[in-house]
Amino acid sequence: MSTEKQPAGRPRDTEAAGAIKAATLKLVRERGYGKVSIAAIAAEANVARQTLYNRWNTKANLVLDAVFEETAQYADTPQHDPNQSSKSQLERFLAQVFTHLTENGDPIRALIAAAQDDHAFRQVFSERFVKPREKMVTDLLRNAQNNGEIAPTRNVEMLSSFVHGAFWYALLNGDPVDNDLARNIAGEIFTHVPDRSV
Amino acid sequence: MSTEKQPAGRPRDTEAAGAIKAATLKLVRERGYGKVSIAAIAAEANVARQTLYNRWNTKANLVLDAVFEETAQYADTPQHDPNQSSKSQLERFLAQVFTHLTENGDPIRALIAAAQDDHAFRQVFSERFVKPREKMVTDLLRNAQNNGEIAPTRNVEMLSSFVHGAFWYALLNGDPVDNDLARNIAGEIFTHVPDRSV
DNA sequence: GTATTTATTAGACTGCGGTCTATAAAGATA
DNA sequence: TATCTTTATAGACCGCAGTCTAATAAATAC
Repeated sequence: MSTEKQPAGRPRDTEAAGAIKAATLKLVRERGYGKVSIAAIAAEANVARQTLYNRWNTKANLVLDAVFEETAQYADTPQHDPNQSSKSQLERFLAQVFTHLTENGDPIRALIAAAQDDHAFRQVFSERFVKPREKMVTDLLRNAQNNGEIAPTRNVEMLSSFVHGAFWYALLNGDPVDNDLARNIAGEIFTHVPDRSV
Repeated sequence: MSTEKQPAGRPRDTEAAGAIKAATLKLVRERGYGKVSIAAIAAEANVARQTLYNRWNTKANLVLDAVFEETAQYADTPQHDPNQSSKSQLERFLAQVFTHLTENGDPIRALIAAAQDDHAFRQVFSERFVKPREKMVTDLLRNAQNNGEIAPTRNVEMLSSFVHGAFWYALLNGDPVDNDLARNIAGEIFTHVPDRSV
């Protein structure tokens, strides 16, 4: 039991936040980010608009919470498995990320868009979405470089940028972000120049 | 003299379009896409809002025209120069694109954002901005592959995707899109695995 | 000349995200 | 019990993109 001393004043409705997030997720998946109004979300959650704004200050922040609360930790750094090539580890990791990305493609694209004219949101989005994924790939690639699966001359940060860039580019241009893309990216990152001496 | 037969009805004000585009460019560069209203642009151009909407149906389309009219052809495919390595050609080309991208970073990011919830605009933007640049890079890389500067096993379309993705990623995440990035991208695309047989 | 057609203008209007205010409700404190 | 503090609610309000209407202006067709 959490016997926190209750502060003065009317306590927050403990169910409101959950109801709002659920309503958000439902409506955004049904209609898409752009066609869902804050008023519609509040109505669906049986709550006044101001109650929603007491908890989230923008639509983007609300949707970010709604879409990512269960997936924050789901994309864990894959532990390095010495029985598996880094290439197939990267491919599997990307395939997993792309699944979530495709299921939530519309809101994620909308959030990237929202981040473009809202500096504060861009920070939040970067911390919660961009940087964690970037780090996982960079770690994996660095590991591969230490194992000799990537030539020591290569620039791992740039390669990581290639990986992320490739799927952002596909995502934002409406191209499919699927297993094929995962295979192609991993294949190209781990391509070796054929050994000319043989 | 173009003695086109004039159609019936009051002719369009021949100066309006230019004045609107000029006003758009001026205000967007001064204040940024998000802080310029259509009303402000119309006022700056001394024109009614409807006159503007007679020519462009959305803010995004207007800004696209204003920002890119002089640059549509400026980014020409660099002719293959046998005296220059493809690597340095790519670097020079990217540096040139990045210059324009940095000068107009705010509106371009805003246009990418606008494309995310406006399918029609995404098409237009893709035709006028995305695909031409993609083709130039793909052509350059294919040429390099034919010259033996890129191993024949490599997937040129994927490499092109890496190039574009890398700078979209940087652009949309607020990282600098500059000569350093151009050099790093070109360097990494044309990296050769050290020849182990020597 | 008159009729017709199209463009320009000013301004009303809608729906949106987001802010603000006034009132009522729910709890702690005294 | 009365007081204080915070939340919930309904609704007014703002600025914006985009649509629509009515009046007027500038051209052609007759």
